[in-house]
Amino acid sequence: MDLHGLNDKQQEVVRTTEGPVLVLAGAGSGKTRALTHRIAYLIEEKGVRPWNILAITFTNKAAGEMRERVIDLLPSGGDQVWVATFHATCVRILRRYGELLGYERSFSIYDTDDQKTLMRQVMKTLELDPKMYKERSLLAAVSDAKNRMVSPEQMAIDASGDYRRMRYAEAYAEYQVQLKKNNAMDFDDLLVKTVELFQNCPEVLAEYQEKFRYILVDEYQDTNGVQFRLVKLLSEKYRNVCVVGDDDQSIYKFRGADIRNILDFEDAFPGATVIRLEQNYRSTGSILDAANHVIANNEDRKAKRLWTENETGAKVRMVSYDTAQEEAEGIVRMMENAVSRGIPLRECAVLYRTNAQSRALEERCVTRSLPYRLVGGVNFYQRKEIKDILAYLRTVANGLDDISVLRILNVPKRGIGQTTQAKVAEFAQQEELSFYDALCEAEAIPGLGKAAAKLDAFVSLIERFRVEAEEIPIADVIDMVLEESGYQKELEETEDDTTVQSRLENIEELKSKAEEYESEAGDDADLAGFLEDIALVADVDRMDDSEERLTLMTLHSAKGLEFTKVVISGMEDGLFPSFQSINDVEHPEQLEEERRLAYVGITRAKKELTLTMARTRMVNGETRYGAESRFVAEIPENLLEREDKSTLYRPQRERRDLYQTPPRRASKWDAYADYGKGSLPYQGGGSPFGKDVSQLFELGRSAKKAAPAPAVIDYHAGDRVRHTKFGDGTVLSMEDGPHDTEVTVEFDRVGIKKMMAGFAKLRKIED
DNA sequence: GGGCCTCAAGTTTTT
DNA sequence: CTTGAGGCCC
Repeated sequence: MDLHGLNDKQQEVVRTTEGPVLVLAGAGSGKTRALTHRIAYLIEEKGVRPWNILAITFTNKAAGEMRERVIDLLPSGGDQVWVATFHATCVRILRRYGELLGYERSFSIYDTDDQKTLMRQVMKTLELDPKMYKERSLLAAVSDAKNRMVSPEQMAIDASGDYRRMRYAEAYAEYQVQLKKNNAMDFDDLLVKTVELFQNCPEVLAEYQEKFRYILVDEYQDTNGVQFRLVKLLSEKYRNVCVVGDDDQSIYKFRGADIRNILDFEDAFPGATVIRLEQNYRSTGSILDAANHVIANNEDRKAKRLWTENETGAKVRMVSYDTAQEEAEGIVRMMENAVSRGIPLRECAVLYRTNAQSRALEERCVTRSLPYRLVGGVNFYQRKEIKDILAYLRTVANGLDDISVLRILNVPKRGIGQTTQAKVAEFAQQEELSFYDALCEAEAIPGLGKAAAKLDAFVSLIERFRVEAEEIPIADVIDMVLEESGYQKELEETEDDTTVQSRLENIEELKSKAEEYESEAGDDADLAGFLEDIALVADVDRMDDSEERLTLMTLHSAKGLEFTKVVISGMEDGLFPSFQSINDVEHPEQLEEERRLAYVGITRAKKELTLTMARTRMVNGETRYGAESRFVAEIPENLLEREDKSTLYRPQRERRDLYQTPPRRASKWDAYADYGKGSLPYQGGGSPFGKDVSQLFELGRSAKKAAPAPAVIDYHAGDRVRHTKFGDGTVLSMEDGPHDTEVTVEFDRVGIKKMMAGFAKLRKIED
């Protein structure tokens, strides 16, 4: 096997096939290359049979790519390697052996929305006051417990009499009971139940231990407690486990990822070989330098020194704008410019901290007709019509899935309202039936009256779908649902034309996904498999990167990807790093995670990196003000090329008093009002965000009044004025706003600009 | 049982 | 600003 394309360390990764191996792979160090060669090497040089290898990746996309590359490296057999995510791996195992845990083969996988619905039910049963207990935090506690493999019983014991914690434990217990009743698992369960399966059924564990003689885990820094258990259990017999990760790129703590898995690997797997991949092949010297400087501010990390032989390249650009709209506009122009310089658009990406930021960018792309692809965001599968159709399919596939049955029972309207539902639910509980089974016995339910016939009709509808679903393609089942349930008819009657059209288009899209699935899965294709595919496949996984489009996505989604040109937008304190991470003094490690996220973002760039910020930004209908992200200050100035395209007032240290005046009205942001006064390292520009900008303008004005030379608006439409940055121009119009006058000026050099008179520092000039 | 209206909350990140 | 949930009235 030809390993000449690999450096010494990479070759070591390939050749150290036996025993536990920890590969500390820095960003862009060619770890995928090393891993794929390792797999090929095992098969070709060591005679390992492909099906004895398990490779776990973080996303399905990564899995697909890895499989492709292994196939390319080998004359044959590459497709026999088991490459999948943890979740997909577990589902495959549970579909096969889940019955040993009392689940039916066709169990449903509940997504976040389903979890919420279920938890709301739990809260009702337990009479938990929604004011006191938020389903969000209950679910977070449940997930956290599962990640640590803590059972409801254990949680109750740990609560040691603390009333609130006891209630949490009860909710957890009831939640599990209901999941089970629905023959459903949430994402965490997929992992937890697999571990349970292995613990309860040693013969099953033995089978998989025997099967998976060589195990590889990518992105190991983002594994959680359960995933660690899984790896540990599976590798116990042959101990050939190779994990690859970078503690500096651990960005999923909020999801339960435990960085200690990588930091303590050598303790968990004694005798492990540790290999460091520190040569970066991806980025220019400047970009890598910037990344190294930022991440160096983290305390809790394995020291490493990433280096490169690549050219130094251009400096990192930092551009500031007034508003998110202007920022978006500027970014889109930058991308157009990049294309004109010969960089393919598919090699360009805009990364941001929150999905909400994508909107302004999208709008700009549309108006300037720049093709783009949005990764993530409002998920396709979360759309109402898609969820409705999927609920039908899930009901067909899994009759115990009450959440789905309840969703569609009266969609479209069948005259089955709350009262009827309540009666059925009561009956179901008495008779210990699932909701659907109770529906089947409608005649036996007391006090239903005419509703019983309606329930009957619903049941026979579903039963008909069930019979057909065995025979016809899934896309046809969807058509059947649309027509025979009356769903489409109601949709057309109640919604306006444009929404009907877009909803039907979405459903068409779902149908083509079904067809895609069926052609890929071949004979194994069934409804449960399709639904599972949908549940486990993330948005990035579907990203088609062959098209010439600009990619828009969150920093999280960008993990593992690379682009020639990267723009990270929204570099504002309070946005990135997020408020939560700045303010949570109890958990300083949160800020370190944000910094790792910045590191991940920076290291995605191959040739060009630009950071942008907007001084004001609309969030939840409020305009908020932001200071430059502290992460920018962590990049040495000599690596930066700054450009300020903003006109707004910039806060200075001596003006901090402006921000400490109590807000005019109570708002949820009050909690942040004290920010900046504390002992945090950041003491600069005053409160980032957190205030209504109009208030800021007002404060600014009152400050000006006190100042020796207050700004006087002595110009009118038609006058010539001078701006400190934009030069001379003609006032086009002036409009009084609630707090200030908005002036529109056509500048000779930079064109038309709108600005607030109070801050624009315009001076009337005679010409 | 259904439809309309008002009000509140929300978003940090995702398999 | 949006969306979802709950309340009220028909």
